[in-house]
Formats: sequence, C-alpha cells, structure tokens
Amino acid sequence: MHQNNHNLDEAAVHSLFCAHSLRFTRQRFAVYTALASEKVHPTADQLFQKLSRSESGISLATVYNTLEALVKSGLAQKLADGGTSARYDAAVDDHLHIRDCATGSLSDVPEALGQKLLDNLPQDVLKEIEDTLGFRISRMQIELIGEYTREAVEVN
Amino acid sequence: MHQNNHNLDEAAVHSLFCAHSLRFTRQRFAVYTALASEKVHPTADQLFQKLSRSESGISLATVYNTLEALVKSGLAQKLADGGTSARYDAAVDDHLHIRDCATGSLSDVPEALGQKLLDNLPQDVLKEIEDTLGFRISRMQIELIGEYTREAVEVN
DNA sequence: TGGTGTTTTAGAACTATTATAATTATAGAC
DNA sequence: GTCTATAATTATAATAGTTCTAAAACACCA
Repeated sequence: MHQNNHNLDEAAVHSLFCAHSLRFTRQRFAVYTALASEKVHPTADQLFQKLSRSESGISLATVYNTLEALVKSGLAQKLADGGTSARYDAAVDDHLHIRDCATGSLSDVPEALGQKLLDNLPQDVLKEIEDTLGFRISRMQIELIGEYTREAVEVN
Repeated sequence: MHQNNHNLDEAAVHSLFCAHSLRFTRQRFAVYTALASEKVHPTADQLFQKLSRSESGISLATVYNTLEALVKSGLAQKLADGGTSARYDAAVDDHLHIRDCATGSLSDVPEALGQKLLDNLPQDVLKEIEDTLGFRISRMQIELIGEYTREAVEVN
C-alpha cells in the first residue's frame, strides 16, 4: 500500500476512534485514512472510487455511512460544495478553503496562513454581530473564491 | 415589515434585465422579485412553492432555468447549502451569511455590520495568501455558523 | 467460543437538478 | 399593429447524489 498518509497506522486510528466512541472496522479505517490523506476535499464518490481501486471491496453505502459517523463524532466535517455534491474534510477546526473556479476543486489554505487570517479578524466586529443579532457564533467558514494565476496545485 | 422589496416595479426590473442582456418575461419577473424580497435565502423549490401559491402558474423547470440565467448574468448568486439543495441570493457582492444550526436556514448579516467586518479584514494577510499560493481571490464568502440566543428571526 | 448489538451491504427508493423536445412568447423589423 | 426569428417555457423523462431497507457479517464482551 503506497499511500501518503503520514502516521496513520492502525493503532493510532483505533485509539482515535475509541476516544470518539466509534467502533473500529476495516472499512472505517480505510475511509478515514483515505480522507485524511487527501489534500483536496473529496466527495463521497471520489472516496469510493479511490477505495474501490486500491483495496478490499467497500460499498458506496458504507462510505456514506462512515462519513456520516465521522461527522457526527467530530472527526470530520461536511462541506457544502458549490455544485451538486458534498465534500468532506478530516479536519474539524475553523479553517479557510480555496475554491478554484477553473476546476471547482476545494482545498485548504495552509494551516499557518489560515490561522494568521483567523487570528487577525476584528474580534470587536464579531462581538458586535453576535450582540446585535442575538446570535452565538460557534464556528466560521471562510471560502476564498478565485483562480490560480500560476498553476493549479492538483486536479480535483 | 412584510416585504422588503423596495422599488421593484416592472419597469425597474425590465431595465435591470435589459442592462444584463436578459429578456424580460412574466416568469422571470416573478422569480426575481420573489427572490429579491426574501430575507432568508431560499432554495429553488421554496421559490417555486411561493410562486405557485401566489400567482400565475409557473413551472419548476422555469424556476431553475431562471435562477441559472440570473446567476449567469450576475443578478443573483448560488450559495452552497450545507445540506442537499442549493440556495439563491439576489445580491451579488461579497457578504456574510448566518447559518442557524437549529433550523438550517441561511440569511444575511445586515449590510452595515457585514461591511464593517469585510472592511476590517487584514488585507496584508490576504495579500500574503494570494502571493504565497499564486491564487487570485475574486470573491469571498464568509459563513457564521451557530445559533440564535434570543430568537430566530424567521422560520426558514 | 457464544450471544448481542452494531455495521456492512446490495439494491431499491427518494430528492434535487438537468436535459429533451414541443409549444409559446418576446423583441425588433416592417 | 403584424410578422418573423429567436429565445423562453413547459411537462416530462432522465440523471446524479444520497438515504433507506432488511438481511448477512462482524466487533465486543463475558
């Protein structure tokens, strides 16, 4: 198995799942590592394709079930695709996404840069919004929409 | 405040459409005014329901066609719903959206407040992101996700 | 190892959206 | 106003993405 997952050995994922009250199964392991190893946020079907190609049969329904379980337990998040289908992301914090208009792909702004932007948001204005609207902001999603001027990092 | 469409009489919309090279039709007028009068960003089907109730028969396909035409001509934008279906918005600038977790509804942060936040984004960090990634940001979408602490402004 | 509750699975069902092809309406020329 | 070319509307069929169902396989714990 040639995968670019860094340190996601079975034991690590097992205890991660355990910590989130998720049963460990071969399929969930496969889905989670596949998701976590993606630089671009994949759709359920893209994950299914990828998994079908590489290993053990795994059904599309299971991909959906697993993604739902991951989201519910806080190990992944579901992102709205501008288009038809949903995209998934193994990370769970606020962070910034880049949507490349040319390809429709959705990927992350590198952590450090994204954090820098988030850290420099005007907190007072956010507070004002919360107070004025009577709304409690629990999470934030920022999407930068545009095009690569140099080259696309990766095809979707 | 029943409807917040300010000055959307037929003549105004006619010239607006004209300016955007869109033929004026009874149906497009209906869809556009219905969309523009919504405080919450509706799905295609919600618009269809609303229009079916009030007036002249208009088909669901036309609602989709018209929304697509409006988006293409820059008179509306399509927003990704967290869930299954897309939502539409008659405004077209960058602006902030509020997603109410409790109801799933999507609405605007009042213009003034939203603008204040956008004006206070750290431009230097945005520039750094563009330069580092070789990406040209043409639009931005910010979604504040959370719950109303006082009361929901309106049911979706 | 055996029992119990959970997960997986193939396929059916469902929902949102887009395509098709015939009909009808619009805008502009006369 | 009428005519004509072109574009929009419509009902319906088709497709795509996702969820549901019920049966079989599995994980966990004793």
